[in-house]
Amino acid sequence: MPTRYKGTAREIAALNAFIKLNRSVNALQARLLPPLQKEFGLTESQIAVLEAPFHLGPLAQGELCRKILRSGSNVTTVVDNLERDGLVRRERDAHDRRIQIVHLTDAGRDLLMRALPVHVERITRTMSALEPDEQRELGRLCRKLGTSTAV
Amino acid sequence: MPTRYKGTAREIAALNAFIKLNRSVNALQARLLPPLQKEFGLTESQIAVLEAPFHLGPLAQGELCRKILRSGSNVTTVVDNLERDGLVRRERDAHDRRIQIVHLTDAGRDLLMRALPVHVERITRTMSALEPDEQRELGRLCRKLGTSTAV
DNA sequence: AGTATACATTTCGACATCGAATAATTGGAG
DNA sequence: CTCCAATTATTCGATGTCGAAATGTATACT
Repeated sequence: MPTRYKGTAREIAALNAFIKLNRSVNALQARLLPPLQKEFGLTESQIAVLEAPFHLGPLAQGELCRKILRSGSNVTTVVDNLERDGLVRRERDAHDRRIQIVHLTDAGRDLLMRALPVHVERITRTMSALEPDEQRELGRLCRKLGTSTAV
Repeated sequence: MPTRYKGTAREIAALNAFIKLNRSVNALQARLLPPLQKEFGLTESQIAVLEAPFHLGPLAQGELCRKILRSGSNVTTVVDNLERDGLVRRERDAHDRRIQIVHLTDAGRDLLMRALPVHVERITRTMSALEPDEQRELGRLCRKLGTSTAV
């Protein structure tokens, strides 16, 4: 005897958009992440962590947290794995020894320079299911939704 | 000496929309999941797994996989945890003993009936950062993006 | 100087997630 | 009827993710 949750029209409209939003992100990840893993052995988090020092130069782990919007403990784990694989290197800040500065190694830079264009190209191709103006509109709506501090 | 990856205008536009899309989903989850965990002890996956037999009645694990778009091994894990907590119950199909049918227990149904309205209300409030027509447009764009089989 | 407070990171335990390998069961081909 | 191929679920090992507690370091106050 399945019971159905009765929502108001307003709730149904919101849920509808919400579900489609989540599904679309799932679908994008399902298309983009397996090839990234297969071809370069990189996860989404790893490429995010590599990109930060690639674009910005050596970086404290705390800054890294804020850039990629993950918890401190998570960044520790991901950096551990990347360090083990020789793609980044940690160095204590000379002036504040609490801080770990994350440096890209040569191997890390090389790998990223091979992986990034392929990855970006795949994102571009996937996103091109939308027209340029649709991409802009999607971006605008997502931004409005994400930055709203509405209770 | 930070090296910057030079993208074409088309790539930059695609990445822009892509990043905003991902960020918005992150932001929504950051707002919705901690309260769900604190108030009801439920994760996103758990509520998804509970909802399926709630709406559809007892359900084979394989069907459940397809409903919530997760791997088989993942569904096994989440159902394990829910079963341990007494929220669902597994029963072997009488005619095909490979199949595990997932039933909601009374405790599971009770919990879901308390949690779901609160959760849906919070989703609705969060999504109301967008006007109704914006929600529709967001849904349309996400759907178009997610279902495109474009290479 | 000594202590208390604040801050950066790590550790720990729990859950989610995947793919590959395995086990159990079914159904069909011969 | 027997055996093989397909199907369903589980196990295993790896990664990511969080929050809470612990650790180490810096700084401010007395």
